[in-house]
Amino acid sequence: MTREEAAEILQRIALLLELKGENPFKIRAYKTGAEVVEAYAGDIMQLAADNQLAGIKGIGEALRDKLHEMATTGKLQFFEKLKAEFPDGLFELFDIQGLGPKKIAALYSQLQVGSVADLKRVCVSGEAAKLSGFGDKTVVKILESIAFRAEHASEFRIDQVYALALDLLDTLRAHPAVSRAEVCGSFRRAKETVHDLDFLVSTRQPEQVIADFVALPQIEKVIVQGGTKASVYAPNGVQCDLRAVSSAEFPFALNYFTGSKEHNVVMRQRALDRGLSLNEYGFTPTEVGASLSPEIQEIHDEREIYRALGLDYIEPELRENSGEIEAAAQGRLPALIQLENLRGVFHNHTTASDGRGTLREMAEAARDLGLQYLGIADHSKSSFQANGLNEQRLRAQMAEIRVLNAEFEGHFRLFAGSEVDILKDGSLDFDDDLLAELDYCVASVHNVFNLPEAEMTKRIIRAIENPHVTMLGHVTGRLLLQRPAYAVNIPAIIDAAAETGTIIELNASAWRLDMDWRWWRLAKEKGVKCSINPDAHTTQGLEAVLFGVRAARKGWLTRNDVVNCLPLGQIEGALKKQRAD
DNA sequence: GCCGTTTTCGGCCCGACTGTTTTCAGTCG
Repeated sequence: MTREEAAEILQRIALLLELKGENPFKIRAYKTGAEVVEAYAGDIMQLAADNQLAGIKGIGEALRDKLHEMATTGKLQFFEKLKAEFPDGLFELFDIQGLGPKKIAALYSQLQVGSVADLKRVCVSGEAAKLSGFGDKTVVKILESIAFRAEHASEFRIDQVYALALDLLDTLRAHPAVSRAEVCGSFRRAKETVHDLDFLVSTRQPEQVIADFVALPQIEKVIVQGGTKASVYAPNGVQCDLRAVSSAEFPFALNYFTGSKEHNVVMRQRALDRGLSLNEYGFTPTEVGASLSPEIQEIHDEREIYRALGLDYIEPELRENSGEIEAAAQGRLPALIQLENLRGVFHNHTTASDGRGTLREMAEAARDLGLQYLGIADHSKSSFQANGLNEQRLRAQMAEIRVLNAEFEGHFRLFAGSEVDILKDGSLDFDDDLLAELDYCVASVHNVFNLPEAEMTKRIIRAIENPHVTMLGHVTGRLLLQRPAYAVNIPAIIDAAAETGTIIELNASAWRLDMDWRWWRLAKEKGVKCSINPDAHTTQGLEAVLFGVRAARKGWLTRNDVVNCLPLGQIEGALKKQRAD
């Protein structure tokens, strides 16, 4: 059993115990245990199998035994018994906004609701509204949440498919009969969520490649399998399509299946204007008897397709028909930022608040990634749920950071910051004197999400106008596929940030990717700088910058637009200048 | 269920908001 599976079981136990109304602290102990298992630096499952778990904080005697059982038998009797008391579908009810353990338990015990489908039924029939603690508004909220969920059914966040995509791609590339392989579709275009994964290979033996693909251990179920195409499900429900084409067709198929549809339409029109018809197999002349120019006959990669149409190469991320074709025709496409351009990252948490790495561990992980600096920004005191720091603890952390920086002797630098809560009225959780002592400060909204748009906008702008606020955190508070953005006027926020020189964060967590890529071109035009922030709560969490860079590229950003591309020697001055302006 | 200890039991993260209530329970962050 993998650590992820073990952690998931502990999480599920916590949910089931909540349903049973168990002691909340016992429940928390299971949740903590799950988090520890997930984040532990070391082979925790091997340690569990060897009975070597003693001394790990958060794992006591009971969890030690349970982990041992899971590691050695691949099962947990305690969980199996507990699970048997409830229908499987109950778990999905926890995803519905406004439903917690108490309401779910009431729905189950009184109306036998055991799935989202049941839930919808009793909401529509009026039975749910009659339950004690429920009312019309509750039901409306539940139905809205069910609708939101249905709207995004079979969509996946990028972190849910990333490893799978690379794994299958590597496998395909390693196949002896495959000469080229790519992931196309929205994955290649770096959309914030994807519906499925589209793989494309070039080969002379399509049937063999497809037969080998559907037989891979990663594949759960074959949906369709033909001579040049197969559709399958991977274990987590991700649909994967594979298409096999010839080497000559490959660039055209790659272009076609990368999309977007809108981009393809304009490309085909542009081809027609040049007397060519473009499809996923190649160019064909539109006039009978006409022949293809030698240049077009020798197309080996996507770049040459664009060249043939009088265009600079358009990176996949930009292919949304939002001005990229015009820019490519005029030679004014931006040189998009690359992961290697990042020199440091801001907005990261440690064990001081709700993170799981210590200052030192986070710093070491950042150095291992080749970064020159790491900005710490633990939660502020109002975020109780996240163990936010009060003034005293924040000052203690600043002192600790100074000590570590002395130790690094200039080879690496920690920046002392805070993710300070923007309170309901737009004031901040710390006073200006304390904020002035910090190297930088991220201001974020963490509560009261339901303000009217004008009020929320005013609230955030007030925070932006505080000269101590270096950057604005996750602008809309959205959680992809789970919680929509709160109402806020983003152009007004961008204007305010431009006015005050406040940086806007591109929160790189796969759950957020906030501010959305669709707004960055506007921000850039207005002169607003971006900071790609992993919002890491663990050492591995730093790697989310990868998703952030994808989103930044999709937002047309270059290294010059992103402050954390500045090397250590320059970032400090930039932060100071930002705060002085 | 975990932790720490004044060592075997008491404390464990708090507050705002919502919608249901008619004084508060449940959810969320």
